[in-house]
Amino acid sequence: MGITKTEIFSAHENNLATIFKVLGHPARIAILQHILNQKACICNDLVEELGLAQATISQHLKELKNIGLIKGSIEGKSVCYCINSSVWSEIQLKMNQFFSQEFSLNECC
Amino acid sequence: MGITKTEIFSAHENNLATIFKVLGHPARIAILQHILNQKACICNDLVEELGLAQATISQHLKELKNIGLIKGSIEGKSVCYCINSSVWSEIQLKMNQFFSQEFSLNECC
DNA sequence: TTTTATTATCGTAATATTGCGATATAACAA
DNA sequence: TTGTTATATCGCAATATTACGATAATAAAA
Repeated sequence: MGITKTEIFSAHENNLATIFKVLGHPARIAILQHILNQKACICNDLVEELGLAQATISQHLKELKNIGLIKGSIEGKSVCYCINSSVWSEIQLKMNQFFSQEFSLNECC
Repeated sequence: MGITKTEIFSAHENNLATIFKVLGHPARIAILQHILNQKACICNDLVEELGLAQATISQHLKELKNIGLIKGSIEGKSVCYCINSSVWSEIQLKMNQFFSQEFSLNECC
């Protein structure tokens, strides 16, 4: 037990859940918000900005990278992270498609 | 360690992350999808529909109830769960407000 | 009342996540 | 080369999540 039974769900359900899961941590929301505010970002900024250790920030950045929401390029000694706008839009669209589904308003409850 | 440091993030960041976290499991996405398709729902249906034990389904329903996304009313022996449309819309709006934030397109990466 | 059906909760095992110190890696600076 | 700075990765401890059997609670049916 303890392991999520992904095999019993559809690819779409798993995909959507994975995206939501990555967004389901305040540090990762805060990182995205910081990048949005700064227009760009360097990891070390985040260590000062948020109150988390460098190793922890790096780990969160990796998860955001895994779903393609951010991308990073090496800029000399540091790495410049920014939003991947095409993936950003795709994710927004996916979420909206899910939430825009019609449902009967004759709520039984 | 192992505990999320919610105290260092804003209420808005924590709130948004909590919503995403609840949505971040394929079983919960599947449950919502089932309710959407059926227009209404009874827990026991889900046990047959999804391949999870009754206790597990009940637990997932509880988490969806915690953020107000679904509500249930007792219908004789069973419980009728359905989407709470006002919370549903609020959540969709919150997600869109986050994803609609402007960001510079002069991506550095 | 007893039985049956439905859902919730408890307890627990397995696994995942979070956070961080220590260390590795890479690139520039002296 | 040696030192410095920035980031990634490893390893581990603490905590959280997932799943489920067992059982409790509730309401209708017999």
